[in-house]
Order: sequence, then C-alpha cells, then structure tokens
Amino acid sequence: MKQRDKPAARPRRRKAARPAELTAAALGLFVEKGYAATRLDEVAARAGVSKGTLYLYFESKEALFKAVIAMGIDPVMARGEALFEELRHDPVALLGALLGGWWEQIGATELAGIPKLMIAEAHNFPDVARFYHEEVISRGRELVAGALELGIERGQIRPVDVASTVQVLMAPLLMLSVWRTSFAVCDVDACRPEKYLPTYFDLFLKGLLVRPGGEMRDEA
Amino acid sequence: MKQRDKPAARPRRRKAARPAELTAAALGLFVEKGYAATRLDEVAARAGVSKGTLYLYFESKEALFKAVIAMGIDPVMARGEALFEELRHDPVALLGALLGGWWEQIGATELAGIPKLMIAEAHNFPDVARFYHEEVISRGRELVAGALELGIERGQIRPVDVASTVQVLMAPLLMLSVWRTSFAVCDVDACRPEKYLPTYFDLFLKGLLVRPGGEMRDEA
DNA sequence: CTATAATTACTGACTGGTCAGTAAGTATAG
DNA sequence: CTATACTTACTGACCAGTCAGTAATTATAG
Repeated sequence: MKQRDKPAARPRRRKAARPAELTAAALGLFVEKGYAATRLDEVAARAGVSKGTLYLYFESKEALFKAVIAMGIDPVMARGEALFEELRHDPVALLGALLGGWWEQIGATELAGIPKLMIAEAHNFPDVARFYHEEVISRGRELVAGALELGIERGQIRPVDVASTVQVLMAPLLMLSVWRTSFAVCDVDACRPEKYLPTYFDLFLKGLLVRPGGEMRDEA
Repeated sequence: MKQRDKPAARPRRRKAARPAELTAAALGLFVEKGYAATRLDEVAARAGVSKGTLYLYFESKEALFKAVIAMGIDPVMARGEALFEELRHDPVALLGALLGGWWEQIGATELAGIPKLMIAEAHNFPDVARFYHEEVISRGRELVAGALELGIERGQIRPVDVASTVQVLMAPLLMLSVWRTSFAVCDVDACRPEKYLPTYFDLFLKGLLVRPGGEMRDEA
C-alpha cells in the first residue's frame, strides 16, 4: 500500500470511495472499542489514510459517528417494505421472511454492529438516538406489526398484543447480533446462528408447552 | 491501633460505606455514558467525595470497573440456586420463577445496567468478560437449562434443543433491561415491563400459531 | 476534664501523557 | 502553473493518577 519512493504511476486518489471506506473502518472500531475509546488515528490507519484526510471528509468525530449510523439505514428499509407487499398474501411466511431477512441483511453482516453501537451511545447522542428510533426502529416495528395483524385477521396467528409481541419477537435477533459483537470471543458456542435461528423460529411459532391452553403456572 | 467499638455519632467519615457508594455511582455513570467517557471526577462527585478519595479505595479506574461488575454477582446466583431446589418438582413453575426472578432481582433494579456495561466493554476488558461469562452467564444458563431438561423429562415441555433454547429464552429479558438503560428516553412505550413480560411468557410457552404442528411455512 | 500528640479520612492543585482538531507542506494530475 | 488529494507536524484541552496538606477524630499525659 505504501510506495512513496517508487515513481510508479499509482492512482492513490480516491475521493469518491473515501467516505464509505472511512465509515466502514469507523464502524468496526466503534463497535469493538466504543466511540470514546476509538482514536481517529486508528480509524484513518484502518482505512489506509492519515488522520488529516479524515478531516477532509468529516468535520468532526461526532459527524463521523452520525455518518456511520446513517450509512446502514436506507438499504434495509427499502427491502423490508418490498417484502411486505410481495408476501402480504401469506402473513406467516411474511413474518418469517421479515425476521429471516433482517438476520441475513443486518444480523449476519457488518451492519450488525450498528444496533450495539446505537444502544451503547444513545445516551451520549440523544439526537442521533431519536433519529435512529424514528427512521429504523419504529419503521421496522411497523412492518412486523403489520405482518402480525394480517395473520391475526386471517386466523393464522393467535390474537396477541401486537405492540409488545413485536418487541419480544425482535429481541432474540437483536440480542444475537449484539452478542456476536461482544462476547463472541469467550462464548463461541452461543454464536451459532445455524443452531440458534431454527430454535428461535420453532419456539415462537409453536411455544414450549406440550399442551398449551392454560396459564403459565397451570402444571401440576 | 483499632478501636472501632464505639459507634460515632456523626457519620461524616464513612470508611465502611464508601466502596459501595463509589461503585454505585460508577455503575450509574458507566452505564449512562460508557466507561471511557466517564470522568473519575464525576464518579467522585456523585458519591459526594473528591477524586483523591476514590483512589484511597480503588487503585485505578480499571479496578473500579472490576469492582462494579463484581458487586452484582453473588446475591443473584445464590437466589437462583435456592429457587432451583425449591421448585424442581414443578419444572414449568421453576422456569417461570427463574426468569421472573431474574427480572425482579436484576432486570428491574439498578443492576440491570451491568449486562449492558459488560456487553459494551467485553472487548476492552477480555479478562473481566471471561470472568463474567464463567461466573454469571454460564451458571445462569445452567439453571434455566436444568429447568428445561426436567420439564422435557416429565413430558411437560416439548423436546427442544436445550442449549439454544436457553439463549433464545433469555434474550428478551436481557434485551428489555438493556433497552431500558439506553433508548428509554425516546422510546417510553417499549419499556413497559407490565405489558412486555406477560406477552413474553405467553408467547414462548404457547407460541404464535393457532394450530402448531407443521413447519414454519405450513400455512396456505 | 483539659491539652496536645497521633492517626485517620479526605481534599484539590498539579503533572505528564493522550488525542481531537489544525495548518503548513508535498506530490500528482491536467 | 494551479487545483486537488493527501501527509506531517504541531497545539491545546483534557483527564487519570499523585501527593502535600487539612480537618476531624481518637489516644494519652498531666
């Protein structure tokens, strides 16, 4: 990467690609070490530039943080809304596709760090938290809630309290993605999506009890 | 040298109580702002002392962090293990008591911040993360796994993959406690345990589907 | 019951290293 | 030559950790 002495023609100027390279590097470090503990020198080094360059594209560390959060939003929502229209005729499949799609598009990718980062920094960046809540969390919940409501209407899904069910449903997915970016090192077993995800779908669709029907403490 | 029998009338000097006051103050600030962004001056101020005093009780910021994590461990585990023996005759009730008890003893208290803190800092303090994983996470999982296995043996619980089921089961509780310490400000609705918890128990015991039995996509 | 010496609990100004942000300089392209 | 993309070297604020000093309490001697 470093060829300063050689007079070889080398197009090292990448104005168009830099912002994405820098936000990607920053996301990785913010998620690993936290915002405050991340040095801008490190971010720049990981993106293959010097710190000064970073300031050509972002006017402050906080602006970089905001760009990191913003970068993982649009692709996701568009996909979710498309899925909704495509599968509204089959609410249970739609629910599975929304949740499974969330995992494939976010949970399993680099973007999985964004929820953890946002959770950790919500208190330090209340305006970003509000933005993220409105643009991502609320919109995502609406999609899942829509699927549940369709399923209830058609008698395929039990009549549950939709708002709280959406949150309970999303929690295991969020938790898995958060877990993989934190305890992964000392908890390898727990980060096996191929085991966790089938259990997750099976569990919330069919429940734990052999003969459901009564209340929680209805067993002898 | 030591003459402490006489109870001093004026507790302006509080040697015995200081460590707990300091770790409590530190927990609050670490959870709110993150470890790196928390100033020891602030911690001291919140505990009503000066920074110098803090160093009389903890030899470094890192030592304070470790003390904060350690302070929320013992009371919890003892209670869980007692519950296990007390209710092993009724596995479903035991499961509910373990999960509900976790919420009452941790999720609903100040200690709820510890999981968030540990998740955020696991990468910066790998040794603390390993300790926490062994002493808290693994032991907690064993309790819940034990309840599941008892229930399966007695035919009250479907034969599920126990290891991954434990993780899926714990996720919504963990997520709720994490959420309350981060997005609480801009997401008041979501932090209503009195709505969330019944939904949670109902969902995982009985499932979503009206007529469970087939695979996830068995609906028309 | 004093007077005073010794000890304990705590304070806050200070230091040295760290890091966000800046500005002057270099290399390359057209 | 001029503009652009980038680097290097610097600055000043900030903060973990220190330490000389203070105030409150206790011990001891007269």
